[in-house]
Amino acid sequence: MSEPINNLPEQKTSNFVRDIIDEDLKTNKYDGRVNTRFPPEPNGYLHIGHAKSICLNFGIARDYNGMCNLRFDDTNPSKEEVEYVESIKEDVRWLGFSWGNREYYASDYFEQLYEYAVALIKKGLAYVCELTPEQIREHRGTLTAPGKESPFRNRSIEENLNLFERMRNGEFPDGSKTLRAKIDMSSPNINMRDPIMYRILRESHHRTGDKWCIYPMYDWAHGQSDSLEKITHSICTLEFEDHRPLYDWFVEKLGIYHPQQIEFARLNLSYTVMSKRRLLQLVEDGNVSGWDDPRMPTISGLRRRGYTPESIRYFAERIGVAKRENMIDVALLEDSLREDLNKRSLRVMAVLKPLKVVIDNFHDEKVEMLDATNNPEDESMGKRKLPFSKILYIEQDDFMENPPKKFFRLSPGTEVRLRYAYIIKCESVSKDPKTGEITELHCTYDPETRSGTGTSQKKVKGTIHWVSANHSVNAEVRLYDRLFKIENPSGDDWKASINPESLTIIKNCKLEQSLINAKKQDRYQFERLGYFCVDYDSSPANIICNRTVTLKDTWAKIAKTGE
RNA sequence: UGCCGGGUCGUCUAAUGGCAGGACAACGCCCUUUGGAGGCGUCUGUAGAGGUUCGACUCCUCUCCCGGCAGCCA
Repeated sequence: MSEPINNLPEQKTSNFVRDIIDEDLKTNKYDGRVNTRFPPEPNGYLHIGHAKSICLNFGIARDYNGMCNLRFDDTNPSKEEVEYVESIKEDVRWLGFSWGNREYYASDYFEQLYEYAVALIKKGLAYVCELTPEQIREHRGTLTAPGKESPFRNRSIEENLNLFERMRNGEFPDGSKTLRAKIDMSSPNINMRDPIMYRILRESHHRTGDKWCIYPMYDWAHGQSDSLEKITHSICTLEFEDHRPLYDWFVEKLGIYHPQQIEFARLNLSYTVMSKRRLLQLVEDGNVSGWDDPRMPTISGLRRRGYTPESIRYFAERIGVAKRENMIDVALLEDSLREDLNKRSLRVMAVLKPLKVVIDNFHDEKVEMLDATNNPEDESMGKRKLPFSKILYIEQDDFMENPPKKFFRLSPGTEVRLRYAYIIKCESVSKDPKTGEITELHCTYDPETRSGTGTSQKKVKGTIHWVSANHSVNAEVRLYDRLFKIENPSGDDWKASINPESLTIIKNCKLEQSLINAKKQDRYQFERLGYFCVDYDSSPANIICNRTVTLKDTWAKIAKTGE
């Protein structure tokens, strides 16, 4: 079916939506055409849940040799902005999809929608209602009780036509009148109880400016837009299931082309929130630095964090598409990323929390250049030279004065291999006499054990990373953790479970000197630590790296269970 | 309590009347100059009760559980 994504394992992409399309193709329902659409409302940034929908819609178009339209559902000028339109286009493009010249706006159809409304009025199927919002709510009835008909329901067609035209002409104040479909106030489906088609709203629209003072509601705009674009399969999320009878009613009464609405379950990801309302609140309340904060599940946040478009597409294939409610383990997203990055990222060495090591038996001035492999998964990525000298930095975590049994790293009197270099032995520990803090380690190296020479049979359990003190560059590293402490933050106090440790900033990290030329967004694997990328805030004078995701850490597990 | 939809390993998702499979997670082992990567293995599931059938995750009936719907939001 679908093409493999880069070097990532091929996924079976069958799902119930594709089954429906297969069947429609077999019966020639749409003359063999497949035309989907991705219809975001430009009132916020796209998130990983939208990515699922984008991959579904654009993926189907690709696999069925069809088309996928990008359509902005911009029917509510009070919440929508150009900034969002631009960010949405950037995100879809970045994910690897293109919509060619099929960029549409519901607002492009305002005139046609108006004509359709007039047609419905002429058929006696829509009327101008003057009930206040409160009265409309009262007349709607409840989930268990039927509604009451509006006293304006049986106006003449002429009067409705006249009033509707005057609504458009701006003769009535905001909210004073609505155009409603005349369906059934006692329908068990509340969406069918004379739904509002137009409201009066004097608000400048990002595309139509002040041309209109009446704006169509979602239900009235969406299906007709699909119809005008000759969409075959209009794929949306489950909460619109109850709207399908209305969707069908409009196109049938209008006698226009009838696309098929299909609903699937939206993505829920553990340890985060996904609603635009809540994401907006995090941004506005300053819990994060912005929509593209690397802790946000937004596309722009994931991008800044260092995620690849391929990994997100791969993730979207792996989670599948179905109708049951779901809660995807964020570990699957992280696994999808590692799977991609492992195969293609350059390995480098970086020490986050430096501990000074002096190699006592190494020549004071000597600098030895060692061979290091750029990516053991891909020989074609070649090798680089690494400077080794008397004074090094290793990770504080890689030394323990009183190590537990399964600690394979350095401790007094034990040996460990320095990656791509020599086996060293810890001879003594220097401490600050006042604080007791370890200030430096004195070690000796075994010249017979240089990496790759095979001149020594010596084996050690552990290999640790390091950088040469005089050949390192300083950097700030930002470590990110999940934004929430609980799997499913919900309810009014959802913010109570924000993880206060979701961001840890470490200064004075030591990177190997090859990183001096790193550009923004460049991705690396810091050996043994994880995948990192250069942040937007970074500059040559002040390098800043984001930890995208850690490597799987067996030791962390052992250490944890040992506690 | 009205209408709509949904219940398959811990989490996702296949099987559409014919061997309940895969992935992630977890656990164990092997391998390893990244405690990475890789390899092998283990664990765990059809909500319940009836029925139809040679045969039911699948079809029928009833029950239970979960989600959505009462914006001039989408």
